[in-house]
Amino acid sequence: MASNEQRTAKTRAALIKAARAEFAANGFADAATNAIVARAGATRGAMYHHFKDKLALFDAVVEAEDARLAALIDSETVDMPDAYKSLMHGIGIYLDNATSPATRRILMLDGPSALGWKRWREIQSRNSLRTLREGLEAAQTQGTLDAKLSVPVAASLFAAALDEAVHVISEARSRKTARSDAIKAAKSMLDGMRA
Amino acid sequence: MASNEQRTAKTRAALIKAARAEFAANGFADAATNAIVARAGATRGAMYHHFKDKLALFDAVVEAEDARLAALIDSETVDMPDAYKSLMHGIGIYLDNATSPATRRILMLDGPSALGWKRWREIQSRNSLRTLREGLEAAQTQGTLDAKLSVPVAASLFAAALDEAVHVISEARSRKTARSDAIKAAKSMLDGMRA
DNA sequence: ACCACAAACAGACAGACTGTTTGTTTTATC
DNA sequence: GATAAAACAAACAGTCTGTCTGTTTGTGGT
Repeated sequence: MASNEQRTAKTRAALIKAARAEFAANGFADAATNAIVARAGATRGAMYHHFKDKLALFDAVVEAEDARLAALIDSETVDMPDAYKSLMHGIGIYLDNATSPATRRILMLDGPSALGWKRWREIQSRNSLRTLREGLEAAQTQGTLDAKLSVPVAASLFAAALDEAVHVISEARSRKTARSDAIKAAKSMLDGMRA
Repeated sequence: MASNEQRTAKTRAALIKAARAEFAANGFADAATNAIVARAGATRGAMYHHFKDKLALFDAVVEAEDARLAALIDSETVDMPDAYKSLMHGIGIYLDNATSPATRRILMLDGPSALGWKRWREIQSRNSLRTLREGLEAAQTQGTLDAKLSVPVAASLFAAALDEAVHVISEARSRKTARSDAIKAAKSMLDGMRA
């Protein structure tokens, strides 16, 4: 009936979706593979056929999650000629969309710890961090970013600050003022890197 | 022979030291309590007598580690009247002393994931993050930091950038240029927050 | 259409590890 | 010196991961 390709695609997608929910609810360490496959309507046998181990499944979830964020930022900033304005807009998009408990837990808390910083950064480099790096590169080309700065390093440091902003906003009593404070601080930091 | 107080102090210290080594080598999740007590010359019975569970032991290790860093920074910046210079000096101390694999793994990778961001931040707030916050407060009092910025928020964001710098430096091919690039970026960010 | 093969899936099993419980030794208190 | 409490030891039960064996479903050649 269904081709192998279709079966695989369907099962993998179901597993990733279910895993995302379980990892978000219980964290990587405490998410049981049994719970994941139950939610996905699959079995552990199927899961271990498609993924080397629990970590490989988590890796796929992280990749999907960060790709989602990157696509969103790309689509929102695609036709903004001014690099600096585009950056500020992208920052807002990021702060508003990474503040979900699932994204926060998976991408920012368990990601680096479970995958290791190197692998985690590799994934980010191709997705959400890429959008920021490209923005800074454009700004440097347009002459609005200090030419002496290393864009990859500056992008990493600034991205980390944004991730922290997500945490601060999420846990604040007043998200509104926290968001405003965080944007103010981020803007100052960005201004400091201007040419 | 030994008083209970002494016995407790000795056992706890041995467990924390051994746990630090195991957590650093294998990460929180993969560090076996058996390995920890073996290294400490103790038994699991003793460990579970002194600590509620593995996480409580990890909590104690994180606390000790961050307190160590904070004390170091405090001692190095205690008699610097100029807030800005003191900040820059503290940053250097931090970057040079947090770059050890053990500190990196325990404090920056597993800390937030295992303890939860809230608890992790609470510990930092009393130690390494406190030194940074106090520095920024002093700068704001001296009028060299933008009065409109929220110091707690700015300190959090900037601290996260510094932690990222530690990772970047640690994994870079050339630590020397990476350190220079990271300091340049951090300095720019700090400058952006000046009054 | 049939057959051999491989991919996808299911379930049982072994090993490891955590937290609890029960028991023993060492120190404190009266 | 007896009793209580703290410190430590070791056995035990429960859970969970990864593997192994077996079954079903699709694929390619004839």
